[in-house]
Formats: sequence, structure tokens, C-alpha cells
Amino acid sequence: MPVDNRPPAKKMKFSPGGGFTNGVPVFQKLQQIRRNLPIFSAKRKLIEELRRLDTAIVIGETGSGKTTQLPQYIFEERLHKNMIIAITQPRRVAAITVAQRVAQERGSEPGHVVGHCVRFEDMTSEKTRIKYMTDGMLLREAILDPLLKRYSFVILDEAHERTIHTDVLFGVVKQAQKRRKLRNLLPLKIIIMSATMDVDHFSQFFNKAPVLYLEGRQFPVQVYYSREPQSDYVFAAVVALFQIHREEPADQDVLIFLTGQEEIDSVVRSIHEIAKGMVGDAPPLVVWPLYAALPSHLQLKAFNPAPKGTRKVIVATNIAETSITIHGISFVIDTGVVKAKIFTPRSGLDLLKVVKLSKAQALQRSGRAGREAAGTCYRLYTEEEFQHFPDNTIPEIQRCNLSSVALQLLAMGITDIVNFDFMDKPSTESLIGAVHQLHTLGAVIKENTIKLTATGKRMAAFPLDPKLSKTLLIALELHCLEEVLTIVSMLSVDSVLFTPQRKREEALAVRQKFVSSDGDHITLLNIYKAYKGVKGNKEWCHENFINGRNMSKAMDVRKQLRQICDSQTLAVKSCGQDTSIIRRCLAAGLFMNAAELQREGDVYISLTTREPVHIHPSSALFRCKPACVVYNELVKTSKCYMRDLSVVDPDWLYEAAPAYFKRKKPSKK
DNA sequence: TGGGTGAAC
Repeated sequence: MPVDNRPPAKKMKFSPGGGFTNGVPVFQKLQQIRRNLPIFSAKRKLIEELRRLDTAIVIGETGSGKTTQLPQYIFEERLHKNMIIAITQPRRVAAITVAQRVAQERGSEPGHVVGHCVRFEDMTSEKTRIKYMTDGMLLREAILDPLLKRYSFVILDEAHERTIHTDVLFGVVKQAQKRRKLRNLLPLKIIIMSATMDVDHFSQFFNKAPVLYLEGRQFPVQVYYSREPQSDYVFAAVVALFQIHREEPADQDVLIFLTGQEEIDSVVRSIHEIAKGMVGDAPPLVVWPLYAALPSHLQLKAFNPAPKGTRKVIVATNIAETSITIHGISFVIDTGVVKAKIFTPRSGLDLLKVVKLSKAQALQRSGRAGREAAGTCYRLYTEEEFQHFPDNTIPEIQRCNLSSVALQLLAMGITDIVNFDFMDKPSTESLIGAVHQLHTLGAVIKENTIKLTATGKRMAAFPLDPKLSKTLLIALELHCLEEVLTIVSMLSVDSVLFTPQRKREEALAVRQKFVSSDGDHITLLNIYKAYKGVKGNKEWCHENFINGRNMSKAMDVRKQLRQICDSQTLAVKSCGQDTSIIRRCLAAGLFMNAAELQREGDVYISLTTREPVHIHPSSALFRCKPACVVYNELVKTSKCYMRDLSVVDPDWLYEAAPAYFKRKKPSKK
């Protein structure tokens, strides 16, 4: 998550054990706050149950205090047997901020008894017993230690979000618990914490584990449905906003949920237009867009309180559903739609589609109006439409390419992936497809069982898509790891190009100096080099329409990948100016993502699926028509688009994977 | 000539 959105007013500085506010020691004050949380009255009962049970499901609404308090109760009662209590979170920022808060409550320094561990930031020590971490981090650790021997408790928090990592962890911790019991090791206690969703489902999966309910502290939200179905949700959202604006007090802010960047920018513009033309006594409006691709300084605008007598309107994607909390929202306008990525295992294709919400998601959105006071939610769909929404969002694990997950499971020693104990099993087709892809990359061999090769083991060490980790290993052989590390890092963060619609021409012109006729990969390499040359200067980023946040993330990723190379003693060498060797690597790693220009001129055909594909308009090669390309990913919107491409020689593809292309019969020149 | 919801190792 890009920004720290806590309001400065609540960001009191606490010093461990000391410090005073209004004459009351801070530590005492915090203990008082702890005792006032809804969970406190259930403390005795919870401890008793957790002492007795191996696995428990804890259900608590927002504000119950379960995330901060439950681990402390376990610690205070010494249930953890002086081992570590892990608490996983789907998001980095949550893991970091909650850990800091709990450290304050315990009057200890962050990183001592209470610590956090997220990618790029390990704030733990040998003293740490309460460890907040991302779910992906615990999964990484499970590769090195599938029995999770350092932990006596694993608490999977926000389980209802069903991130791909949490879903894999369900099976991993269940297996670890069972195997520890069989080997007479110290028991592993498992706690699943969730909002009120999927309760029975969780319980069933964990051998009918008991469910403990906690009271929450959420303000009531009045929900209104549209009387008629709306054909144009964008228009309806604007109408609803101005209805609120005319009738409600100015200090009550509005949050509108829409689907994407372009839609949001255009709605922000039309709200401005309409507000300008308004006569009468409606208060002034400030309107801010909010989506992940927005540079940080623009995102931060949404958090500033509006001037007195002014209404603030935030027009956001689902980033405001869970990831970012905006304070002071009284009204939510929910359009009932979201843009979602859907993976089709057969063609290996990501579809980006506007789809209906689930009931759970709609509830989450309306809840955003009741964080600090009673609020109102306008749903721009009828109650009957709502009844037809699916109950829950399809878990991520059923919507994603699983090659990375399959590699991780294999690295943990789990060979029978198709029969792995998933809470909601992905389709067999997509599991087999994932293993097949690993096989094609040389990461596994199929004998009686599926086994990781030496290459596969090396690949699993990298937090990357297997295609990209393979590309790194090829770069090692071809002595251009220096460059390919950079390219792979740039590919594994969100786009570093920021192209505002109104300054499109300017952005493209000023970035032209980075563009390489070899394609996007070399262009990304040029951008990274230039960025390093100016030492990550913010103004430079701004002038060149480069997203500084994502650039600095790419740099962090590169540093991490570099460390993994060093720890595996892989020599990081440079190829100097010879970009053809880099493209040779890319061809050898991405051969499954290759396409050829058809003789008739415009259209490319994917060598894997034989489907027509197109060069994405954001590509450096958009106006060029090279005969043969490899690409990083395929996205279907209005057409099938290849993103992040490089020009390659068809011979390189054949040389890299002769068996693969023998079957596919490429049209050799 | 057309578009990139959101997280994470």
C-alpha cells in the first residue's frame, strides 16, 4: 500500500513506559483503552478455550480489537510456551502499523517482544514473541521449514479476504499441525480470524473447529437501494452525489466507488463541471480521485480534511474497500460493480472485466460509511439485484495462474499438488496447467512423482513468476544477469509510466528518449539506468512522467533479488552495450509467450495458443511491426493485448525450447 | 491506435 493514511491527530507519539498526556502516564492510558475494547470482556473465556483447543475460528466485526489483543492475551497467559506467535495480515502496512501499536501497548520498543516481518523489512529479534507478518512472508518461511517449528501459534487474520497466500496457508498450517502431532513435537495451535463470512466453511475445513464470536464496534449504516435498475451507473453516481450535496450538511464527506482510472478521472471532471454551474446555496466541493496508479502526492490529497464549510468527495476504485481508510466519510455511493482479473487456464489469459460485486463486498463498501459515526450508503442497484449477487467473491486461488504457487508447494516437499488439501480447490485443469508450465521451464521432472530439478530449486528461491526466475538463471549462463535483474525487477512492479490523459502527448514526447527499438524490456532498462543516474530525484520523476513510488519499489525488488543471487553464489555479470544477448535471454525465458506477425500484415498469432494477439498501445513497439516478439503477459480487454514486449529472432526461440516448438510447428522463415 | 481493479513474496 502506497500511503500511510492515519490522520496526524491520532498519531500521538508514545514512548515506552514513559511519557505523559494530560498528567496521565501514556502506558496507563493505553491499558485503559485496552480494557474498553469489546474483546476485553471475553478475555477469560477466550483464554480458557484457547488453552483447550488446537484450532479455533474467531469471528469478530471491525473494531472488536481481536487483531491487537488476542496475541497479547496468549502472551500474557504464557500459552505460547515462550515460542513465537505469528499473526498474518494480507497487507504490509497493516502488519507494520498493528505491530507498532501493540509494541506501544506493551511499553516495549518495536522489534523487541513485538515485531513485524514483511518483505524488505524484518523488524524482529531473538526477543520477539508476537510477530505480525504478511501471509506471503509466512508462506516463504514455510519453504525453509514446513513444520513452522519456531511457532506455537499461527493466527491467520482477515481470513475472509481469502488472499491466495492465506488460502495456501490454510492447507500448510493444517498439515504442519498434523505432522507435529504425529512426531510428538510441541503442538501447533491454529486460530483463524475472520469477519462474519464463510464461518461454517472455515470450521468444516479445520475438522469442525469451534467458532468463538466477538462483539464489534461499528456504527450503524442506513442502506438505501435504487428503486429502478440503473442502466448507466456512472451517470447515476453523479446524480446521487448532487442529491446528497444539495440536501446534507457540508461537513459530511462522500466516497464513491467506481471501477477504474479512466472512469474515475472522467467522473471527477464532470463533477467539477456541474459544481461550477451550480447556483444557490450548496456548499463548495473538493473532489479527489483515488486509485493505486495515482502518484503518492496526488493520493495524499484525498486524506486532507476539506476546508470548513466544504464537502470532500473521493472517487475511488476498490482500493478504498480494504486497503485505504479515509476518515470522516458519512456517505458511500456504491455502483455495485468492480473491475476484476479473471484467469482462463486453457489459454493462459488474464481477462480484465467489469463484474458485479459479491454481497460480502457490498457490505464491506457500505461499512466504510460507519467507521466513526452513523452513516448512509446509497446502492445504485435494486434490492432484488442485490439478492442475486453471489454471497462471496470467488477466492483468488481460483482466479489466478498457479505456477508460482505450485513451485512453492513443491519446494515445501508437497508433490501431489492436484490432491493438496485446499479449502476451495482450484480447477484440476489449472493445477495441471501450472505443473505443466513448470515442466516446460525445466523446473520439474515427472517420474513416478513430480520432482523439483536443481533448476527448479533455484527458481523457488526467487519471489517471482517462474518464467522470470528462469530468465534470471539463463542470464547467469549468458553473463548478463546485471541487466536482466533490472528488467525482471521492473516487470515485477506496477507500471512506472504515469500518463495523465490530458498531458498524454507531452508525457510520450518527454519519455521518447528512453525508448528502444528493441522493445519495452530494453526501454525499462534505460529508464532504470536514468533513474539511478539522477539518484531517484523526485523532480526528475515528475518531469519525465515516471511514477517514483513504483521506481523505488523496483529498486527494492532488485536489491532483494541481488541478495538472493549472492546467497546462491550466482555471479552477477554485465553484458555492456550488447542488448541482443539480453533479448536472447528473454526469448529463452519467455518462449511460451511468443507471437509472430502474420503475412497479411497487422495481426500477430500467439505461438502457444494460435490465437490472434495485438501489441498493446502503451508498448514501445506499438507502431512497429517486428516479425517475432516475446511478451511478459497477455491481457484481454477489447482485444488480446501483449504487454511488455521485445523483438526476438525466431531461431532463438527454437534453440531455447526445440521440443516445445516441434509440437507447436512454428512457421520457420 | 487504445487502456492497468487490488494486494504480496
